[in-house]
Amino acid sequence: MELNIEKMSSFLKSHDIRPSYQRMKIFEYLVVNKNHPTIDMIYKSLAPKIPTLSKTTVYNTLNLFIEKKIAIVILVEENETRYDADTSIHGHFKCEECGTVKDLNLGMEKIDIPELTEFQINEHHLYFKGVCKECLESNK
Amino acid sequence: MELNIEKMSSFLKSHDIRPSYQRMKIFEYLVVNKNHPTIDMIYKSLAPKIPTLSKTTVYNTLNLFIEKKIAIVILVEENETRYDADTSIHGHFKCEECGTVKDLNLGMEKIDIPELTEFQINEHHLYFKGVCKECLESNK
DNA sequence: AATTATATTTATAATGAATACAAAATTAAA
DNA sequence: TTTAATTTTGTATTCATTATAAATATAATT
Repeated sequence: MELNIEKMSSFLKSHDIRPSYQRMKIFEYLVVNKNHPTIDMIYKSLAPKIPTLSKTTVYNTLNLFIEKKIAIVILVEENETRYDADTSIHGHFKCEECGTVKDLNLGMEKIDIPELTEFQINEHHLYFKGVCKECLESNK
Repeated sequence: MELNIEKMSSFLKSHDIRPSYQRMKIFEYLVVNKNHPTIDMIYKSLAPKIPTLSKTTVYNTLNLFIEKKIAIVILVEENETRYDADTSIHGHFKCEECGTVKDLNLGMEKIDIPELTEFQINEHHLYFKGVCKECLESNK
């Protein structure tokens, strides 16, 4: 599955990002897979199709996406930085058995924290770790 | 301020941790400061008082505390692992200006996520990033 | 108490993720 | 076409963390 090139290109442009081939492919990877990948996962997946691809480019591109606010960083594990092109406020669940990171559609807006009144909140992060239903069942 | 040595010692013992001098001092640091420190912050603070202290010991000790469940890992920043001796379910706020990490006493139990029914949840993490009240005011 | 075994600490080396840097390649502007 | 600016790439560097093994300290045994 691939995304409409025209739409993706103008989306990047509208966020002040020049749509190079590498940037398009990396953004497409995020949107199509929705798997909260690490740099390495992206690199390993794209390198066969883009033989000249450098891991530095993947780092540079993701840092650019973060800066331009079309992607966010997800931390669910030490020494494991993941990325998500879904910039809406949502949570995550990481299964400690299969390693999958699942999205949670929760209204974090509902959570009001009295201690934070008069604080400026720039980022919301909520995640859980445990064992997913599928892994629990296959363990029986 | 120091903690009661006897109490701390028996607390560690009750969690299957032999109370060596280094472990006592590191645990005391966490409980007294409640500042969600990095390994480096702990090391820099204790090294003058314990001249032979090695950074490896700080790593080893924190990993032991995590394993024995008397401390938890807090992630609020890439490449910055922090630790907390408060193992209760609570959240954090990191101020991007002064760097302080503040505790949030919120009832994360209240948050029910339909998507997670039948999942086994082992860890709850909630944090926000932004600018704290004090920094906002001093910016005026 | 002396000896032996076990646990802990320490220093050094190794690993690996992320960044810095500069050359090469690509794209845009003149 | 020539020049300027941007992007990509490869290599080197940095730095947090872990691995390893020797040294030290603590506990157990005779």
